[in-house]
Amino acid sequence: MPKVVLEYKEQAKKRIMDAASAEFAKKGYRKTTMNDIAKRIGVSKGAVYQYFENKEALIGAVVESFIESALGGELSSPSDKGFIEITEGSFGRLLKSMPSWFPYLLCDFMSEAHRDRNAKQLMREVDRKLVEGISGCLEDRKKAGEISPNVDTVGVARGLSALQLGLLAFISTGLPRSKAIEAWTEIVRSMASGLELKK
Amino acid sequence: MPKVVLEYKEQAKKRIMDAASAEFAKKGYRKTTMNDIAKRIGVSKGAVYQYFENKEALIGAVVESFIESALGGELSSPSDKGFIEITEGSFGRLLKSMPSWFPYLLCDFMSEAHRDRNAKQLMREVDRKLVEGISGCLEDRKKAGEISPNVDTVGVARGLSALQLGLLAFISTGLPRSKAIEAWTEIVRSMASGLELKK
Amino acid sequence: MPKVVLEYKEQAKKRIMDAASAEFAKKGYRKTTMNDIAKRIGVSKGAVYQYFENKEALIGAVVESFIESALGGELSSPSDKGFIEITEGSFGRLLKSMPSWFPYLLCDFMSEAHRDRNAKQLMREVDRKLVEGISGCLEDRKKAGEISPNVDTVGVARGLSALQLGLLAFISTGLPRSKAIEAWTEIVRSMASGLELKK
Amino acid sequence: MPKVVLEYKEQAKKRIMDAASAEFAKKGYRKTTMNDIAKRIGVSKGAVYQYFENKEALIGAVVESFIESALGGELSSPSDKGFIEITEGSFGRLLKSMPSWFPYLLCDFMSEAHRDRNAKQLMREVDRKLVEGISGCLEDRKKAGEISPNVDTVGVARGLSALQLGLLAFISTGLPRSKAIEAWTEIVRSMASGLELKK
DNA sequence: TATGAATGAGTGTTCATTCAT
DNA sequence: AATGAATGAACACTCATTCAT
Repeated sequence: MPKVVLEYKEQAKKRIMDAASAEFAKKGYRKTTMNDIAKRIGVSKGAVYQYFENKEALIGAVVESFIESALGGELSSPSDKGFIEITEGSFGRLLKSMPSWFPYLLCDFMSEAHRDRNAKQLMREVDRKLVEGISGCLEDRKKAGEISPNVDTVGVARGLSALQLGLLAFISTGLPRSKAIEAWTEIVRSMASGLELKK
Repeated sequence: MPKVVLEYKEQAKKRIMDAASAEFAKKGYRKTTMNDIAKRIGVSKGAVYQYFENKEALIGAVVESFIESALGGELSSPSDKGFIEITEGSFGRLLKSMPSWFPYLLCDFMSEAHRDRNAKQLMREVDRKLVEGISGCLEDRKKAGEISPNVDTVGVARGLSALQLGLLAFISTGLPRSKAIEAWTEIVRSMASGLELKK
Repeated sequence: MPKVVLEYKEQAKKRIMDAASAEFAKKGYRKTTMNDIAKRIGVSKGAVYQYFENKEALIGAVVESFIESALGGELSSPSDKGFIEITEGSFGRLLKSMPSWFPYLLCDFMSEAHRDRNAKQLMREVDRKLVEGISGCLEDRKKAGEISPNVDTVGVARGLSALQLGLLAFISTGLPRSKAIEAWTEIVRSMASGLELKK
Repeated sequence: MPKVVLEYKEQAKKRIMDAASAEFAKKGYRKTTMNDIAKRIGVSKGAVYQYFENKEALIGAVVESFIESALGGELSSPSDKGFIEITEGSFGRLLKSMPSWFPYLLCDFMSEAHRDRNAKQLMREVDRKLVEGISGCLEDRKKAGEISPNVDTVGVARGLSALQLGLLAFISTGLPRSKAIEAWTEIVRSMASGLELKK
């Protein structure tokens, strides 16, 4: 297939995914019809089906693309900064960079995905990437002598991922973002200072 | 209304909720019909509607009841033990005491509940109870001089709740329970020992 | 279930089948919607689905009922009359007793039924009944010494069934009924007189 | 238009019809898409539409071509043989020469064609040709003094055509070919010997 | 001629909910 | 209280056909 056509197809997919995101954000996954999505970009239902097998494939693509660009971001990038500098502000920035509807969509997706092989696969992939990125970052701190060699960086990394996810879920059920950020900050600070236990 | 009738009503509700749990566990919320639930206890659809306004109220009741009995449990009870003793094993025991389908159901509920006042209310309530219980527990530790007075126990409590929730979500998308427990352990240990930062 | 309810259900099924027959006759199977059928008797689509699993089950029931009452008829009944008396007029009477749209519906059904187990089963059952009835009748003629003992009555019976079916098919594609009757008459007469071969 | 182009068109049509036959055989008419057919010969849907007005025209052409080559065959050819020699083996040979999916396709076509002028026309044409061929053949027998002058050869011819069609229909709903051949044989033998009625 | 992206009408089916009995 | 027949809105998905290139 000529390159120009491939590019066209990619653009078409993107346009559809953008429209889908907007509609999902407005009405939620379940109440959004394929027709809604098509109409938003002024095409017919059939056109959407040329690019996405079905509705579930569409939400999958949307979620995947956002996860890649958003969740992966900051914590996974190598850096010279210390643990607390890296983690403390990152969740707040994550929330800023993330569309407000994303946590909602994530819930929808996970609910839809329960018994779907591909969707589980995607979530496993997400887990893998996040854990890999974050633990890599922590390993760097370890090498820098900043973190004890005994720390299981994979466990910590997965814990931080889960914490982010859990806070996103609470936000989507109404927890103010500020409180979520407080919780995140408190956990990472506690981790850094060991809850300041009296010895 | 005489007390005996009230008790009958409560029992009837419980029977329905048990049936609903079982069916939700088997097929998920969306694919479970009200008829499935009614048939499981040998009554008619109409009978179910005598006790629950609608299907969403039913999943709400089921979720609420499980959250009360399960999530609230251990971390909220007053105890003389130290932070690490209290927290370390609690998530593992939570997983054991929780039916394996609960995380799935929670996803379904949260997805369904996005834009539902009552459901959000329920989740806020859950948040409140968990945070209250856990932070109360932490405050006790603070009073016992085990935790620094500077620690924001509410923030930590909410963080731990969110961490549990996030790990449950990962489990429901395929993360082995053992890995989730590892992550939990690593986080609470890190909090206790402050990641052993070199000073 | 009480008898009265069973009777009600039977009546409901019959009403639906009658409506379906009428709509199928008017527009053909494919172009008739379940809604058309429901509206004809002033009920909702859903009501129809209470009595018939799906559209195909509905045409199956209609076809079966007509085959039982129509095709089975005359040739299968024991009689004292001779071969030619029995057969000659029977096809004409069959055509008279059969709604004019039946051959059309039969085509629709057979087309729909190609790869459907139940439908094939039904057609096999029809074949069995017709062949049994007609050959039984021929066996009586044999016993009466009217037909040679060498004749394979089952083969003849199946041939006559197939001939009826084939003529019905021709009629449904426009062959005048009179010509179909002529063909039938000519075949059975020829069979009776052995085409009057010169010896 | 130069002759060579005409030939090209004919060849293209044939290639498409072959592809269509194969796909119809595999999935039936209704479930075969124009795309399936186009892809099978590596062209686009649009190309198919250059040669056939629409899908129905395509099945029409396929059916017509098969009927011409298959059904018409043997019984229509002049021959010196006697009635029984001509007819007895002909159905068996017809079955052998005919692809096993043809009866299915015929059902599909007739169902599709109910209310279609052109299709009915085609079936009338088929009827005409068959009857003409077979009755011509019988007339030859008559002239040879082998068949009584009283026999209505047109009626007999149409009966034999219908018998073939009916047996094909039974075969397509599961009747073993051997039983169909038995029935055919028994009918033509009975016609030849007049069922050996006692006088 | 050929392509294949786009169209959009068309429909079987499901199921939460209601309500007469 | 219980029944279960009836409702009817809701929707994903298909595919024959067209037409700009």
